[in-house]
Amino acid sequence: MSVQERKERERADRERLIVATARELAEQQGWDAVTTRRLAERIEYSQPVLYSHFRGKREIIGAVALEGAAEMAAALRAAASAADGPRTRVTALARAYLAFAERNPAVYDAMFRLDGGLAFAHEDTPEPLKDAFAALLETLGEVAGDGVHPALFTEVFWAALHGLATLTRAGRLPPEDTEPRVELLVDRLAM
Amino acid sequence: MSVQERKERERADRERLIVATARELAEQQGWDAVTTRRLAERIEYSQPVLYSHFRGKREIIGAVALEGAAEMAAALRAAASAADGPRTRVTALARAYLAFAERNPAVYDAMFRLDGGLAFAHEDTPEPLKDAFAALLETLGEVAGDGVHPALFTEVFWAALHGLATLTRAGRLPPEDTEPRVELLVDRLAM
DNA sequence: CTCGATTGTCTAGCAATGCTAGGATCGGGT
DNA sequence: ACCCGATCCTAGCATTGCTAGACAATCGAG
Repeated sequence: MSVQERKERERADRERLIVATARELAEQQGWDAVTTRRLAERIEYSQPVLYSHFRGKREIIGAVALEGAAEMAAALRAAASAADGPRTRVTALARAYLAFAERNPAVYDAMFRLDGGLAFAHEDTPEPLKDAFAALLETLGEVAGDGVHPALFTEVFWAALHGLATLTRAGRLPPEDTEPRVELLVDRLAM
Repeated sequence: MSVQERKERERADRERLIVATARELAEQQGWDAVTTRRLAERIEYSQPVLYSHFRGKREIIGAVALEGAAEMAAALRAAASAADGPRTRVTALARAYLAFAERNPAVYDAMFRLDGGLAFAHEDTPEPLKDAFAALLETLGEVAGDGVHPALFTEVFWAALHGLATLTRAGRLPPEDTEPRVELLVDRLAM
C-alpha cells in the first residue's frame, strides 16, 4: 500500500510543479508564452504528461486561478484585520486588492480575464472563489448602508475595483492616480 | 485620374467589408472563430489580401474597436441628451453603457478586453477612443462634486461600469440584478 | 527469480493557427 | 500591340493545442 501512496504523492508533487511553473512562466513572459511545449520542457517531462493531469490548457489556467484566489483571500483578510474601524478597513481592503492585481498580473488574468473553465455564481463554484468573495463581503458588508443588501453592495464595489485593476493594467488608465481613485471610491461608496 | 480614384474607392469598400465581416463573425461565434482563413473565405478573397489592408489580426480587432467606440459615444450621447437633470442623465448613461456592452459583446471585447494594439491615455490615442471618454466626461463631470477633478471622477465611474459589464458577461455576476446595481452606483457616486 | 501484465512515459504526428514568399494574371499607359 | 506594374492567389512555413501508438519500467503471481 505504501508504494501506491508514494506514487500518488509524487503525482501530486508533479501537479503542483506544473501549476507553479505555468504561473511562473506566465508572470515572466505573459500567458501567450505559456505553451504546452514550453511548459513541458520546463518541468522536464513531455507534453502528454500535462494531459494526464489536466484536461487541457484551460484547466491549467483554472488551477492557477484557484491558487491565486486562495492567496488573494488571505491577502485581503490580512490587510483588513490590520486596520480598525469599518471605513479604514475598506480602504485597506481596496488597496490590497489593487496591489495584488498589480503584483500578480498573470494570476489576476487567470482569475478574471482568461477562460479557465471555471464556474462562477453557481452551485458548483469552486470553494476558493467563493471564499475570496466571502473575504470581500466580510469587510464590505459592514459599510453597505441601511436597506442595501450586503452581497449587492459587495458586487458593485468589487466591480469597481476590478474595473480599476483591469483598465489600469491594460494601459487604459494612467497608473499614477490610483491612490486618489481609491480614496474617491471609498469616500463615496462606503457608508 | 478617375481610374485610380475608383480603385481607391474599391479598396476602401473592401476594407470596410473586412471590418464588418470580422465584427459579424465575432458577434456570431466569438472572436476565437475569427481566423484569417474564415474571414478571407467570407469576404471571398484569399488570406494575403487581409494583410494588404492590415498589419495583422490585431489591427483588424483594433479597427472593430474603433468602429465600436464611435458607436458607443453616439449611443451614450443619445441616452444622455434624452434625459434631463444631471443625475437622471447619469442613470441613463450608465444604463446605455451596460446595454451597449451586452448587445455588442464582441465589439466590447475588441475595445477593452482584447489586444487591438491601440494606445490609451496617451498623445497618440485614436480620436474615437478619446471621444468616447469625452462622451462619458460630459455627463459625469456635472456630478463629480466639489473639489473632485471631473476626469478622475469619470475614470472611477467608468471603471465601475466596466467592471460590472465584464464581470456580468463573464458569468461572474448574475445578470438579473443589473438594475439595482446601477441604482446603487449612481446613488452613491453621483453628487 | 522469472515472466506476463499493467502502468507510466515518450516519440511522432494531426489539424488548425497567423503570417509570408513567389509566381501568375490582369489592366492601364504608351 | 506591347510592356510594365499593380493585384491577387497558390503554396508553404513555423507554431499552436492535443492525441495515438509504440516503448519501457515496474509490480504481482507463480
